[in-house]
Amino acid sequence: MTITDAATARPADPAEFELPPACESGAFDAESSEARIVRDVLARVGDKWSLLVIRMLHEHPMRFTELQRSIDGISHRMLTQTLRNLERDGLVTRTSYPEIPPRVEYAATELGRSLALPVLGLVEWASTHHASITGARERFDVTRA
Amino acid sequence: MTITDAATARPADPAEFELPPACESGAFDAESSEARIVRDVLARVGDKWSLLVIRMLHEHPMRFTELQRSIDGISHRMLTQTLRNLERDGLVTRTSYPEIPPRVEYAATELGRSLALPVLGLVEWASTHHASITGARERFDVTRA
DNA sequence: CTGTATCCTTTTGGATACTG
DNA sequence: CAGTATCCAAAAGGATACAG
Repeated sequence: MTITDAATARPADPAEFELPPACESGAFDAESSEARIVRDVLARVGDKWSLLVIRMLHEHPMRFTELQRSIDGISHRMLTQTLRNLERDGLVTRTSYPEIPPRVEYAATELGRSLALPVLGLVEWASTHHASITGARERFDVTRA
Repeated sequence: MTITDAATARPADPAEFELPPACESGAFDAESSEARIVRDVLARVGDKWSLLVIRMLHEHPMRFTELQRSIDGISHRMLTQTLRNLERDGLVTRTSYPEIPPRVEYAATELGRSLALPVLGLVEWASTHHASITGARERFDVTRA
């Protein structure tokens, strides 16, 4: 993804991706724009934290600190940023109750919940095949010294 | 992922992840190690090119240059590196025919093909909902100036 | 509690030259 | 053709201080 520091550099140009400069001798637009779509979505879902947040919010709405506690290694800054991106993409909602101290609830949207489905498929694949991958890695690494 | 430059820094320590320093007051091992597994697999599949390579090889085996031509923006270096990582994880095989000039064929393994399934689910989700995301982004951005 | 801003390190990845 | 190595720019992300 572009969007260097979405939480920080707010007034910058949003929604800006690396459109390949319409290179001539390559694949066609149909294919390459579909590739962009896939990369685009995968970039959102594939970054370090988005999936884990989506997954937590798929169960029930949660507030900021609750999420931070339940996600283990996530930093304050990255949680904010991840939530902002997910909100921007219409995958979660943010509801702020003007109390004191402030309370903010995050929840998955319909879109976010629909994303959770294929994502959970991937999660299941990961659990099922993780050992195979680890094994393959070890074998690969020893044969290379 | 760790593995700074897998194609380059070969003799370094492989298979090394950021094990959280067994922090006391947080989630339990069961949860946090499962989270690592998910992040781990997602890191492989979620980087800039792996998925696209997996997807191409899911259709039929291909050789290096063929892949490079069909993937559009990928650089020589990143294709090598991505293939090396996928090979290491047991997701693709590399078969080199000692001809001159050399010919190398890459193919998805059984494991790689099984990964393609949930991945294609995600790809389908991406195609279906990409417009929603784009729309949400635009709405979000205009309400922020 | 929630969020923003700053600083700084690590990682990612492109360009490019060179090898068998 | 396939692969490796070097160099360098950009991006990701953690720590931390601070504000409402």
